Amino acid sequence: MKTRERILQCALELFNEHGEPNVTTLDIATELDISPGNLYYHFRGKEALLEELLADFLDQTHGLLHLESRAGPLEPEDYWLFLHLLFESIIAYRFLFQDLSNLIGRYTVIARSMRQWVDALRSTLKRLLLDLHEQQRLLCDAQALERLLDALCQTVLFWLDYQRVSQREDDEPTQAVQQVLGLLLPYLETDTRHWMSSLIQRYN
Amino acid sequence: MKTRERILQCALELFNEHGEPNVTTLDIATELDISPGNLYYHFRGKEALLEELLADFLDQTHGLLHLESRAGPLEPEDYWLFLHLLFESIIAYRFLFQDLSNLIGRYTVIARSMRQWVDALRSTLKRLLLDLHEQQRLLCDAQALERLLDALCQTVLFWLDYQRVSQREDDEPTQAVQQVLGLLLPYLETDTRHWMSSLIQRYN
DNA sequence: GTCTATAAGGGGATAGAC
DNA sequence: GTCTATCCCCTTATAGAC
Repeated sequence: MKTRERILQCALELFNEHGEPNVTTLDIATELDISPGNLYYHFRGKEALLEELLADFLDQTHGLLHLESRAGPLEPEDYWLFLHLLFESIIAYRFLFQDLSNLIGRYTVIARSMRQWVDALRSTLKRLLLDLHEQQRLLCDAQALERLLDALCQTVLFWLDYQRVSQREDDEPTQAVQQVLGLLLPYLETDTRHWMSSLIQRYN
Repeated sequence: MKTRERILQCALELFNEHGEPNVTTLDIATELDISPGNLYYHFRGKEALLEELLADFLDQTHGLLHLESRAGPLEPEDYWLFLHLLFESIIAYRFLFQDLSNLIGRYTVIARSMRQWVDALRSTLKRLLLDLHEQQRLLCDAQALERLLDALCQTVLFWLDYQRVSQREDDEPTQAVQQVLGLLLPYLETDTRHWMSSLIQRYN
């Protein structure tokens, strides 16, 4: 593998494991057995490295957060798939979420991108909820829907952090998906609820 | 006011505003118009400062998270008060939550204390939910209760972060309390639900 | 492309005078 | 109690040889 690629992959691993603020360019170079100078030959600095990793993440999730191109609303089973893929990407780039406030405070580029990403996430989730609502599968008023939407967004963004603090860290998206779908449960119409409930069980 | 107290208060303000990792001991000294040496006369270092602020926070919330001494379960209106007081403390020491993963990674003392705090929070919330359940006011099975409990904990811990990322920062606990109570809503028995619903409305 | 060496700056922390 | 001066270490980043 090319050095440039190795640097990116190693940086991602170290960032995810120790948190971006706790990983220096020297750490990355040492881990790869290359010189710090070499690292700076391939990337202008830590921020450039960060931006490229961020771009990869945005790329990887772009399809998921721009479903409008698709024809028609999702089928129930697709909700599980959607969340599973989403959390797979989040877990793969979890350093972005672990120190989100910090990153946003220190790098304006990241702040802009991540805020846009959160907006897109919120829009997409809202669209999915509205679809369910129109199909009479989700039963609630507009206000409850907004609150539910915030609860979903919050769980998507911070579930990993919560698991970490609770010392229940997990590299699999299963629990996260179950938690998000669980938030939907009490608002679902009876048949859909039973269906969703057994779906959640199935992945235990 | 004594210098020692001024340092603590100033540190708290700066940590809350900029995040602990972005505030140096020199920043604090400069803001107070004292020398860095003076600061180190009063506190052994940044970590000692941090620990004292943490101790203050634990103190301030200790009563809330150890309700078992109280006689009997809470009345519905007390749930609002409980959450209001809790979020007031969290907002006052929000730097602890804003960079929680980071702080936990860098300071083992903080990690231990905050994990204990989260455990106490979870226990207390669980106790409150079980009380409601026994009173037939909360209708759900054990599994749903656990998921609800996690949703509550997560919201308590990360609502401020979520608001920050969404650029809807707020120094008042109102929205946070409404969001947490909103999570309860769909599981409540009809009368309690209406009561709680109007309670949420009232504080808009 | 890769290395060694090193500059430049920041942050934590201490010594010693007042 | 408070100040000035200073040290040390870590991190980022660059220069120049190979």
